[in-house]
Amino acid sequence: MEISLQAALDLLNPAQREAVVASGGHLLVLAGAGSGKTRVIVYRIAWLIAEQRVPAQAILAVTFTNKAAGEMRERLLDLLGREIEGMWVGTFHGLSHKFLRLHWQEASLPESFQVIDGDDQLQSIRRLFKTMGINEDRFEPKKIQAYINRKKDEGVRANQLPPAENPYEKVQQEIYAEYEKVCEKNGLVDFAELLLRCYELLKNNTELFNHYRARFSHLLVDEFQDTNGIQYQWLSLLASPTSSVTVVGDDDQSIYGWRGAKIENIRRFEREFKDTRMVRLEQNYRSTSTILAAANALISYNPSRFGKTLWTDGIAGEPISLYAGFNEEDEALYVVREIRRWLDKGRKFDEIGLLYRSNAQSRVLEESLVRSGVPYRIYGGLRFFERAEIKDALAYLRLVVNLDDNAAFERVINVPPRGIGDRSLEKIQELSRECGVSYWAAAKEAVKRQLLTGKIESSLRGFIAIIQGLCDIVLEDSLSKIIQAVIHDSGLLRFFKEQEGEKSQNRAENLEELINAASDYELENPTQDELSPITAFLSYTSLEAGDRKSGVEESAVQLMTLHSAKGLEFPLVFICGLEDGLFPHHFSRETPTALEEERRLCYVGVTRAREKLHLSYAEKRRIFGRDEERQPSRFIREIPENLIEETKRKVVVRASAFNESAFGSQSSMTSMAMGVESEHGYRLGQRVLHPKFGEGNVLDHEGSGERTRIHVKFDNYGSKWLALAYAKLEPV
DNA sequence: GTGTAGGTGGTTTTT
DNA sequence: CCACCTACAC
Repeated sequence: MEISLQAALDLLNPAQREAVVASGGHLLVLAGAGSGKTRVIVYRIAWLIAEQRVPAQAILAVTFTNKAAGEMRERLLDLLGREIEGMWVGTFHGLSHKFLRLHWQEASLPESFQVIDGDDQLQSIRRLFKTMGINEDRFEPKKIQAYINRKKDEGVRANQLPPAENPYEKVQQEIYAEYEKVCEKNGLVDFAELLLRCYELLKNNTELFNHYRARFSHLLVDEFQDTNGIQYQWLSLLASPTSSVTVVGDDDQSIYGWRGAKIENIRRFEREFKDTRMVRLEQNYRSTSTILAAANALISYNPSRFGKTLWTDGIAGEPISLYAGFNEEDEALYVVREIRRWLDKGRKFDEIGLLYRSNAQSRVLEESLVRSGVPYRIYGGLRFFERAEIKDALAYLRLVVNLDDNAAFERVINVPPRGIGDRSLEKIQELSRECGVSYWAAAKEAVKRQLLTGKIESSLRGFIAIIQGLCDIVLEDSLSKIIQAVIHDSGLLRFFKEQEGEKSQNRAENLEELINAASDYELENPTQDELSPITAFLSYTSLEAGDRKSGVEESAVQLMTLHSAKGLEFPLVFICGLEDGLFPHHFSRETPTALEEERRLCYVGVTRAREKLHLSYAEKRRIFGRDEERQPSRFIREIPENLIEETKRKVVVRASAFNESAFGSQSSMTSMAMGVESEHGYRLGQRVLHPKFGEGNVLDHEGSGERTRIHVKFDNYGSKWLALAYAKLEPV
């Protein structure tokens, strides 16, 4: 295995090799986009283990996402040919979680503490508002949530805050303090708390502090430009005077400042970790020199950079295309036309990335893709474990393992609807406050005291019976069996199955999928000692929300925001909506630092492209229902003109992509999108002729029989809804 | 207690 | 414009 590692090292460029084999002291790797950053970090770990004889358990490697951690583990396995046992690999949150599970007593947490995600956190803040009698109009729960997380990310507890300067701040602080109490009481740990708690534990517990500092002689952090305050402190604390810290990052790709990432951490590292060697990875292996020149020019408008200049010995390739759409639909049609041209060259759908600044932009693009039969996959929206129905099922599970979990109780007491509404819940809550017991205990008490009317009481009895029944099987059954019981006995599955509509059917399917997720989890994580499998699974669902992309594994164009494109690459990339106010976003226009971050975001987008880059904007765009004139983004002007080739728009705006022949055999969606001929004889995308409005394309239809109306986009008259019975339309 | 009409507001997202 | 949430009628 060392032979293959040596062979692999020989293929690296000098800078990469220097970074991989640097020894003694700390290492800061400034790795430009596409410069082989991940490879370097993986090889470095392999080199430490295989060549330097560093024991695996002395290594701690931090990544930013679970996916990245998984990839790292996999690549190490490939390289070393064996599992790297004892090595800690994961996200800051994942590692902190592991740490707290191992040392829950020292951290003064209950053994079965629960990890809550942002959604749960917001809910508990909402609940807090109610109990504290705070008006949601004056204090938005979301703002308070952001405030609490910001403070925790800075490492500041409620009792460490400076005295409030105004009444608003005072209330904020009070809520923070109260929130801490509630979490403490219920054994809940939010994401920021994982880090803070872990940090405090290390800081205050000398024994653990000494142990872990001695253990981890090598610490490595990827995506270092995205670390926040507490993460930096966490790292500093864990690094002993004799350990070696490697951080890898790119200041030019820091795009998460708005959620607390501190780009300054790079400079701070250089300053505070003495004896740091800096290595720059500037050779790019991804993009054509044209694309790279554009990226370099763009990012050079940002002052105060570390100053890397990416270069490549690759070919110039094609110029960057720029298209000024008449409106956003025209822009979308341009995208479709260019996708088609790409396909005509024998290329594939999955080589294409379609990027935009905000999710709202995806709709128009999607519509255009559907109509022309382009298969696509969209990243964004809720992930599996974040879906409401899944969270409902998991809340049942939470309640079953911990009957005192009031949040879980509140979530499921009337889901599916069983006639126990706000009024009855309030009664239970009141009783709970009076007796100083959990909602669950109060509910049982309410039945005993006959506080509720007959119908509601029997519903409540039913609910209690369900939960108790589930409690009984928890001890003897496997995780997936328990989940199965949960979704059946709770009535959730039946509820969705009985409801009409695709949405509900989908939810029912998701619930069934949850059983699979649980049994997969069981297979991959054979009984972790001590920790109950249910608690472990619940933590897993919070920490790793599951995949974002929808399941179908067909070659498809990938649509996503620029943020989610980070770390990916595509032979062909479109960046849409390059308009002033959209990208850069108008919220970011005011402050220079925000604008710089937007520019970095654009830089990220540009550097995703390997072969060909398309930039586009619309001269008119519907913003909140209003047609507005748009100006091209300044980022377009910041790219040298000689790299750009502007595509001229046709004089008449035509929805012409529709009629062109299908996308060849690659597209199985084509028939679905284009071939469906409705009862009235017109199909989507078909050319039609109107005596007054001239020619156009069918966009949509609704109704049937005499009431059929079809939506036609005319070449010269815009788009109109026409009643088929009256309009004298002819197919062309 | 539950469904639907009006009002509101509307970046980026991982853990 | 559209999705989400809150306020009222059944």
